[in-house]
Amino acid sequence: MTDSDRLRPRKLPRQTRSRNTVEAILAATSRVLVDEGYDSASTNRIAEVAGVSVGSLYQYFPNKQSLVVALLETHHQAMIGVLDEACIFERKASPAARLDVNARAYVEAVFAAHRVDPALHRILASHTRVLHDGATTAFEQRAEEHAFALVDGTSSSRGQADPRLISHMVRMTVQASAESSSTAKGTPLEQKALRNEVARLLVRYLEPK
Amino acid sequence: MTDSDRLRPRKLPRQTRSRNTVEAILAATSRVLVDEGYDSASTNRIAEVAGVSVGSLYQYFPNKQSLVVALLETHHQAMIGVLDEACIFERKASPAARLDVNARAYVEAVFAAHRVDPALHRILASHTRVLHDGATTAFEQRAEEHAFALVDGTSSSRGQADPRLISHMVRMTVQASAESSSTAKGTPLEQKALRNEVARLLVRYLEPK
Amino acid sequence: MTDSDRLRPRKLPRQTRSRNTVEAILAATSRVLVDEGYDSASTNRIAEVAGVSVGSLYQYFPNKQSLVVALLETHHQAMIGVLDEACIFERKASPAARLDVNARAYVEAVFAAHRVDPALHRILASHTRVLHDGATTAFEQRAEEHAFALVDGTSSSRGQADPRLISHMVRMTVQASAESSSTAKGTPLEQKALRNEVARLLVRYLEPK
Amino acid sequence: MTDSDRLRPRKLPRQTRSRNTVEAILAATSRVLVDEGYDSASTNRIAEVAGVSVGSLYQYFPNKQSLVVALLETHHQAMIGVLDEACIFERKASPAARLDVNARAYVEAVFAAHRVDPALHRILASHTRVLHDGATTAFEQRAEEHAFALVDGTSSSRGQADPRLISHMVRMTVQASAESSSTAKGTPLEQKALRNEVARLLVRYLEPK
DNA sequence: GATGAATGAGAATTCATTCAT
DNA sequence: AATGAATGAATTCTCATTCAT
Repeated sequence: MTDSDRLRPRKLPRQTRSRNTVEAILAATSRVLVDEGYDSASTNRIAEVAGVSVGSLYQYFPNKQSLVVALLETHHQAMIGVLDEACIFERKASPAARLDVNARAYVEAVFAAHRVDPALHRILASHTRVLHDGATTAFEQRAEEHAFALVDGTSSSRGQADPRLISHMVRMTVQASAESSSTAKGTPLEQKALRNEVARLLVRYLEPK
Repeated sequence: MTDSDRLRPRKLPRQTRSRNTVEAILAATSRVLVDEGYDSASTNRIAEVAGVSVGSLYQYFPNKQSLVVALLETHHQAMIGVLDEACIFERKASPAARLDVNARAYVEAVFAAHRVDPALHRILASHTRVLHDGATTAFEQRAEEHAFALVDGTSSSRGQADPRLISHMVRMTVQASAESSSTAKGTPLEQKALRNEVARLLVRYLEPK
Repeated sequence: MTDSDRLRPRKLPRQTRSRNTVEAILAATSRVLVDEGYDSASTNRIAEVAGVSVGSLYQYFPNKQSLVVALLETHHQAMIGVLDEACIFERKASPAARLDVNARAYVEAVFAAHRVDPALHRILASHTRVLHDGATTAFEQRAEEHAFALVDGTSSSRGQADPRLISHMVRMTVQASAESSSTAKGTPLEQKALRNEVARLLVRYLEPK
Repeated sequence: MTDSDRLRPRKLPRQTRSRNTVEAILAATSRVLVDEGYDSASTNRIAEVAGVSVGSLYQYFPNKQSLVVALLETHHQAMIGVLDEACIFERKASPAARLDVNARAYVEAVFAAHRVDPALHRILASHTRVLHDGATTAFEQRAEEHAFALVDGTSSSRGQADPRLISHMVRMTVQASAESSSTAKGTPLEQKALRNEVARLLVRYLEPK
């Protein structure tokens, strides 16, 4: 048994019945995590909320962490789905117009992705740092690829700085705003203003002098 | 007893001896948190490392959380100290030159502040989100004030956008980079390049068109 | 249902298929017991190793103990088989020569019997004490009968002590050596020397003065 | 922390109160082991019988095994005490007379040692095999030293066989009888007859031809 | 004030056994 | 007959907190 098996689901559910069980368990994990907090989220409580016995939970997940990891992957996939869908860049217009519309699209896409279960996101995010020891998440990688596409379609990248570094800056900046925005309780208007400002920052940062 | 008393130290240490005790306890908390992880940090273990009895620990701190909160405040004060010291802005040079040197100073100041016990910072940061529910920390408030000073000394702020919003953007962007930088294991050269790029971003964002 | 039904197999396998199943289960029990230890030997694990479902296991064995008991009987029968085969006593030679060769044969037979799956034997032996509460096992009874035959063909038994008691002594002594020998990691030479010495002890004990 | 710390008591009780606690825990362990069997001996049950909380139990013993190990050591020390006291060999009489009386003394000593809490002994013995993987126990080592002294004071040892091997045979033989005797429910008379016979075996084995 | 022994609720996890399919 | 999903009581062990000395 390899080391990483400690975090992987134990066995795949074959019958319909067990597929339902696994889904119920993950849904319950999410609910309990959000409603009662990470520390109160005991496996017994999760099983109870899921309406199954603890034993069933442990049939499919070897330990508590593996539950969180499974949820994390699901959640990141969902976020990536939203991101990919929204992140379609204009390639035809004039460079300046292109940057404008694409920066805006990127910002909206990242913010939209952060609207996927933000309460769960917050909890997972803080514990991901602990588990992954600060490594880049799947979502972050994807977001950085889109940022690269955005930067790549921009003349500014020529002769200035490493486009990888620039994409990194772009991703981090937008993500930081999106994260703070999904936490804070600003009015819709303020949220809109924030997104506008982030887009403006990107344009200023990326446009040629 | 008000609700917030739950997180405050129980009584202030008046004599030298007890001041030492409290300091030893906080130092031990930090060590244990960093060396053994948040979950292994039990009050008994902290007392042991501090060289005092659990009983004594509970003389000064009503519960475990209050320990973390106290440490958090100490840590943030230390970070603020470094920040304040380093964040001295040029006010005389020409606007363009000013922006250049001040943006650079701000970036260096925030990164310097993040070099105060980064290991502890990382642990506290992830658990602060949980405890404070995403509220702005003392350090963030201070960093945002300095950002405001930076922005305020810039003509770009006129007629463009809410300077509060701009300061917010500035603070978040620089903080996000500093946080990722203190986690990642880049070479000194890469770290330097990152700080340069952050400064460049600020200049592009803030300079008048 | 009588009390002892709790330890008997549930039903006899009539068809070939189910006979195979039962054998697979017993073989798996042995393997798991030896390879993973008594405490790790769960019925689920045994079924898995046997390549059948837990449900099938419980078709033939009412509970976990009955598995061990069945294995015990099989194992003892195997040991008895080896013992009986090897324990053929000379009846014609002179009394002294007879004792010599027969004592030797007895020792070799008991040791040979203990070479039948010694790893399994060790595990079963320690748990038999617990289960049977120290009662004599089938193998021990048989070994004692052979010992009686050995003693009976010896003049020493006349007028000295209860031949039953003497057989008991003989059996225990040889068994103790055989058990320690199958546990210990002596070289083949040392093992040989041990068997020689046990035979010598028997001769000295049983020969007429 | 070394590997063997897993089996050692956690900390020594300093105050009288805690010394009592530790003693109560060990006494309760013994009682529960004997009265309810190894598998029913849960740490919660032991704590309950000891009249302390589980927490207290775990202050002094890191896990269940360490309890058994501590008990084992205590028990073996007690047996060794009885053995040493009773095993005083005659050194003056004629060789033949000496052997007679000393063999008898050795047998009585080993049997006496096995009368120290035989019920506990039985349980510990079967689980010692599992834990120690068949290694020689402290008591067995001591008994073998006494056997060596017995053998050493006997001319038979000269020119015959390795005295170490002979002592080993002696120890095993007597121990096997003592163990079976403390298990079986023979009448006092039968027990006496058994001890006589064991002594006779030793004499025949060890006396010069 | 300090000590450290004691507490016990509660957490994670296992495993013999059952039963619907 | 066979399957394997589901059960849940029971077990080991932890740790924040209290309180007698």
